[in-house]
Amino acid sequence: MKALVVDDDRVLADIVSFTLRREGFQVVQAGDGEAALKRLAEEQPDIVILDVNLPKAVPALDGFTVCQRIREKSNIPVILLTVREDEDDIVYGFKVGADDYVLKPFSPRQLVARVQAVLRRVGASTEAHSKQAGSLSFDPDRREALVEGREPVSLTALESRLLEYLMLYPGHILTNQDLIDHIWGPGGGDRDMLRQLVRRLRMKIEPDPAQPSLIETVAGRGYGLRKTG
Amino acid sequence: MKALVVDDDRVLADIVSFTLRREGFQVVQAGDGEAALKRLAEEQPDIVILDVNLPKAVPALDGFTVCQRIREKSNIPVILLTVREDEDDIVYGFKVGADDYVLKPFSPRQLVARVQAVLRRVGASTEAHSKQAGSLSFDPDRREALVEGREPVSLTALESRLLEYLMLYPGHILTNQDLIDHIWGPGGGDRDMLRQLVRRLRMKIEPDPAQPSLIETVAGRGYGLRKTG
DNA sequence: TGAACCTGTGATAAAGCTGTGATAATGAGG
DNA sequence: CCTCATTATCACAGCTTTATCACAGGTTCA
Repeated sequence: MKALVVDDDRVLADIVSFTLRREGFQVVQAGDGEAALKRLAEEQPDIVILDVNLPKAVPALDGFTVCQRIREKSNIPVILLTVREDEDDIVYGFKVGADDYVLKPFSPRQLVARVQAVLRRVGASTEAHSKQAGSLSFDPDRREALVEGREPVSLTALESRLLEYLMLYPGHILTNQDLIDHIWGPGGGDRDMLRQLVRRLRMKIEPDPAQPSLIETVAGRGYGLRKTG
Repeated sequence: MKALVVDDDRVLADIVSFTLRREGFQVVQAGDGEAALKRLAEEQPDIVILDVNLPKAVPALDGFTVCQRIREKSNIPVILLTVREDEDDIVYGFKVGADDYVLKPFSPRQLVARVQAVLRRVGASTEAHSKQAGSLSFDPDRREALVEGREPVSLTALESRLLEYLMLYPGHILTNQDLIDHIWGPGGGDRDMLRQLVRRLRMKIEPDPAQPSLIETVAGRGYGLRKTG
């Protein structure tokens, strides 16, 4: 299991690295955004721990931007480190695709817990996708959905999150609120947005969007993926 | 078996939810205390997993207070999640009526063990979603009722609550007031509404709605599910 | 017998939910 | 700067769900 630690603060980076190594991780470091992207390509880590507060030496490459770049080209989970307790930061972090955040100061134990939690979650989700719900499969790297016997369709970030989450529980109905919370984060979405998102996803993956066969609706409750796709 | 997970940390809530779902639970989430109380009334879960460290957005509604409110109005078991190892917290947790606590960080296995221990202690059977009574079965996920030898019928939210409650005590008569309180909450329904609801449910599930064989009426008292369906 | 009460039934109106289309805001890339 | 893709917001039709009113038939009991 390989981790990439991105932080300009050498001391903090060393603490994080030490903590992770003790847990059996192989660790690579980077001191700024540019180096991070370079080592990301070279090392292919399994997870990135990223300080949002990077030096301004390289303009326009703060933590959020780096996170965004990472997410554009891969699906490697990212955990953000932030001193600010400003909720905007966290929301923005999720917006650029972060998987979790840890507020500084943090205890080593806390960090390890988050890292393992995220890895477990990602592991779970890829497992689900490999299981292939019915005639559906999804490639999170390319963000492409594949319906049996048709061309692959590329999905947007939100569509991917929705599909991925639905595929975690094929045959089960997920509550509207549950989906909203998971896709947009707490307090970040409403039912209207969810409806539109489901609609767009259906347009892309349903053979006949007018009569959905993959994503089923339970009025007043939520949506789910049909098992007999 | 339905669980309510209350946590403002989306990631943690998702982990807990995933873990429980994998064990066959139906899971609902809430992001703060207010939502928790609302969904508690709506969803009637069998157990609550509650993070004591809730956001201060709603003042005076931290985890302990929420726990207290829950215990005031119902007997649903509550498990507290706490980061603090402070023994006072635990003591205080028990004081407001918690049934057990789990210290963060925890492993999924650990959580499941606690949940099942508490449920066993309370005397609930940890059975799968679909409930059965005689020739009747009900899928709360889809809100579909299945009468032996016929097509599944989809029920509305209220109809589901009624049927679910009746199925909890097959062969017993439940008081009108009891049913009303349980379905609409205290002070929320009247006998007329109940009559209509029973009527609509009968229309859907009774082979011959004019001569009910499943739901029996005891004049002046209430309704019940016949055991010899 | 007749009043009070209860139940089943029907009809109707208000409220809510979903799918749909159109349109603005937002952000990325040339 | 402009253009395109993505996302958010608004409005609306059709349907379902729910609450409310009205009424007939049955039972109980004084």
